[in-house]
Order: sequence, then structure tokens, then C-alpha cells
Amino acid sequence: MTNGLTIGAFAKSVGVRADTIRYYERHGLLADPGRTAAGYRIYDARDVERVRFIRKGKHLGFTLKEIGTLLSLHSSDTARAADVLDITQRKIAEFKSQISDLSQIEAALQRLADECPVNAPATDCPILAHLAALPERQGERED
Amino acid sequence: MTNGLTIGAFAKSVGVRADTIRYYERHGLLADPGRTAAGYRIYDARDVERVRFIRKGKHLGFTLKEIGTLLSLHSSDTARAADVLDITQRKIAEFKSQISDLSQIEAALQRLADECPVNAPATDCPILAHLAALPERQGERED
DNA sequence: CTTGACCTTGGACTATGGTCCAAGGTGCAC
DNA sequence: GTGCACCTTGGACCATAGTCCAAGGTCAAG
Repeated sequence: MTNGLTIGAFAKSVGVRADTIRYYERHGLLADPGRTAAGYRIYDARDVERVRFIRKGKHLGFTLKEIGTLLSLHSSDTARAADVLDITQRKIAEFKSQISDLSQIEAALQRLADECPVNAPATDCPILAHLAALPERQGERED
Repeated sequence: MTNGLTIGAFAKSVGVRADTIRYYERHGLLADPGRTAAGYRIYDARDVERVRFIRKGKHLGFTLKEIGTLLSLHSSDTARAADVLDITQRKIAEFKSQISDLSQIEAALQRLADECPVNAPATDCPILAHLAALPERQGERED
């Protein structure tokens, strides 16, 4: 029986702050919870599962908005696996693109760093030289 | 003679909005420019170079704060190449770490997506199953 | 009955990098 | 001399995902 938790205990049990729970509620990820006579929010085991779902979704790189969609697919009885797959594929594509961008930049920085003479004044640094390069001279090394 | 540009023309010449130029100024990346009698900002070729430096820095993934540091190293006559290299290495490390994180998540999503039966109700989707998994059952497939 | 820990609300603040707006002044062309 | 395009300023707003705060209400212990 983990039911009847107030927000603080509930939040602690799922490893987030009480503010985060209220934030999820305000943003439609959690339904309005039950309340005590005094107006205190009360959570039960189902809420625990729901927050864990959200946390795992975040862990997989989904935004809260996407997680909201995933949650509604999860609760729907007409939703198809393809709907979930679609969101997932999009996310995969997004990550691939980000990885590709980051890799290219990283490689460019690495090339510049490799040429950088440590024991020299900054004026000899190819990194600064690259940043300060005139547009005309860029044909040398640009995509 | 590209000197004596007002902010709009200047911004256009470097491919940004006038607001962006003011933003850079407010954030210390551009020094206070000269002014006409009426108070209009006036820019010259050196400013063009400086903004291009900033843009290229952004292109290489540096934050404006880092670019500010790079700019001051660029204008310093005591700065050493090692100072620039240091910032660059940090950025490279940051990117490597991001790439690694993204790759792991992407792989995890790909594994789930590969198992997802397209023509099935969402209840059979391993992606939702993973998100909804109880903490106890996670030992099966977690790091 | 008081104290401390908890809860309520709405709103402000964080970081990042701009973008947009309103109210008013300027510059140039026709 | 009027209209339009530009400029000025300060401040508000966008997305993201929270975090923190103040003022006030509640609950249980001692």
C-alpha cells in the first residue's frame, strides 16, 4: 500500500522534487490528483507508475511534450504500435542528425587543436586564425 | 569603403538582425560603437570582422560566453596559444561526451524500434512496454 | 498552544540566444 | 513638408525543464 502519499513523500518516492510533480501537473502530464479535505494533493501507486514512465521517457531523450503523446498512446485502446514507432523513428533521426553535426564540428576542432603550437603566442594559434579568417580566404578550407 | 554603416546595413552585411548586433553589444561581445550626432550607431570594417568571428565561433559550437573569452584572447598581446587550445579541448571533450550520450540513447531506441511490430495495437509495442516497465523488472535489460 | 514540517497558490527566476514591440526621434526622397 | 524607412531605448517574450519564493493554511508532536 503506497497509497495516500502527499506530494513530498510521493516526489521522494519517485526521485524528483515536489515542484516537478506540480510542474508535470500544470503541463498536463499528470491528471489532477485527489485532494484531502484540506486541499492537499494525494497520490497512489498508479501515479508512481506514471511519473516513472515520464522519467524513463526523459532518459530516452524524449521531450515532455513527446512523453505526453506517448502517455496518451499508452492509455488509448485504439492506438497502434506504429504510432509509437513513428515518434521513436523521428527521435532516432533527430539524434542521428545531432550526432552527425557534433561529430563534424568535433573533427574540425580537433584538426585545429592538433595544429595548435602550445608554446606560442596566441597570434600563432590556428584556432584564432580560423575564427578571424577573412571570408575571401575561406575557400581554402570550407565546405 | 564599407565604413560608416548604420546598424541595419551593418547587420545585413554580416547576415544577422540588427537586434542581434545590439544583443552582442549588451552582452559585451561588441564594444560600444561610434555614434552619429543623432545617436545612431556606426560600424566599420573592424566591426564586420568581429561579428564574423562571433558567427564562426558559434558555428564551431562555442557559446557566446566562450566566444567572448576567445575574442579577448584574440585582442590580447600576452595571450598564449595554449589558452585558446585549452578552451578548445574542453569543447571537444564536451562534444565527445554528448556524442557518446546521444549514441547510446539512439542505439537503445533503435533496439526497441527494431522489435516494434508495426501492425499491432500499441499495447504490444516494446517501446511503451519499456517505458511502463516496473522498476523490479528492469534488471532484465538495464545498464 | 506553540513549533516545525509540511502543504497551498501564483508568479518570478535560471540558462541560451536571440526576437519583437511600443513610443518616440531622424534622415532622405518626392 | 510629408511620408516612409530607419534609428533609439527598455523591456517583454519564445522554448525547455524545472527551481525557488512569499504569504498563508494544515498537521502532528510535545
